[in-house]
Amino acid sequence: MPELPDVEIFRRTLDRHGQGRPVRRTTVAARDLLVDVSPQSLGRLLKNRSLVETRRHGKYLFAGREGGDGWLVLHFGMSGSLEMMERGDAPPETACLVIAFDEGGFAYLSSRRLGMIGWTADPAAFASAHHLGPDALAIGRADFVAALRGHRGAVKCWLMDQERLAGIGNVYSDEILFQAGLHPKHAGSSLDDAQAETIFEAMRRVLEEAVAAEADPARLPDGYLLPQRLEGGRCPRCGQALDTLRACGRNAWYCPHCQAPDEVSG
DNA sequence: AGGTATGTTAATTG
DNA sequence: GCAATTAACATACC
Repeated sequence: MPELPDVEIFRRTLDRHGQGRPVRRTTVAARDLLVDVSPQSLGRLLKNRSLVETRRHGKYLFAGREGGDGWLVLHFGMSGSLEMMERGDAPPETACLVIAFDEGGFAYLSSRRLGMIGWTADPAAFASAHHLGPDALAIGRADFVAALRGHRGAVKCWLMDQERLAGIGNVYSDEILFQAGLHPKHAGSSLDDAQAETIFEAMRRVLEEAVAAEADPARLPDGYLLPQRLEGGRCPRCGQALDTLRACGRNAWYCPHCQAPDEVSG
């Protein structure tokens, strides 16, 4: 689940329901997810402070405490999510971190526990220290096109590389390339300007529509690959059976008809 | 049992 | 130097 649209929904949820509510208790249930902070110090950093601002860079979510001098950092790995809790709710079994207000609170859930929980004084410095590229919804068209066309390898791998572009993972890179009508292994350097711009526009539209759909595949507009991205899935445009290939260590889904490899550049 | 899964990182290979 | 692959991490599901 957690690519840019999912994390953006988590951010909005926390922003809407966490404002101005002092943290009373912090419970760490998965100590191995903590990076550079102990459960005790995390509790001390948050105790009786409100989270007053949220930010997102790629797949990382930041929640800033009042005073602007410290930020909780969350990364959701493969299976993480964020869930608000009402008063009296018991935290789910997969809760790795529970932050309780006077009434209710929120929980960081993860069944596969591959994410991270941390603390930083400055989200921008954190992003730079972790070598994150520009956020996929913040990068400008010209920068995007120039960087993509300078990549000799597969477009899909470039889209997914967090050091080049932050926020896109395996699922949404497939969707973007399907919407752009380009083969996942098309070399970035063999794209012309118009093709690179098509990918940029497809990326923005897919990410914005996914956020509007609250990152719920069932609520995406018609014509999306994502709900068909499974065994037996068919192209929503031409009806042909979808195919898979391996790229950058992941399984890519695509339509062999609508995303045929460029015959000229091979 | 073994393969796969929306993630990242380090080491390795071409 | 670049790009892709592999293995590792932890867990659930088929």
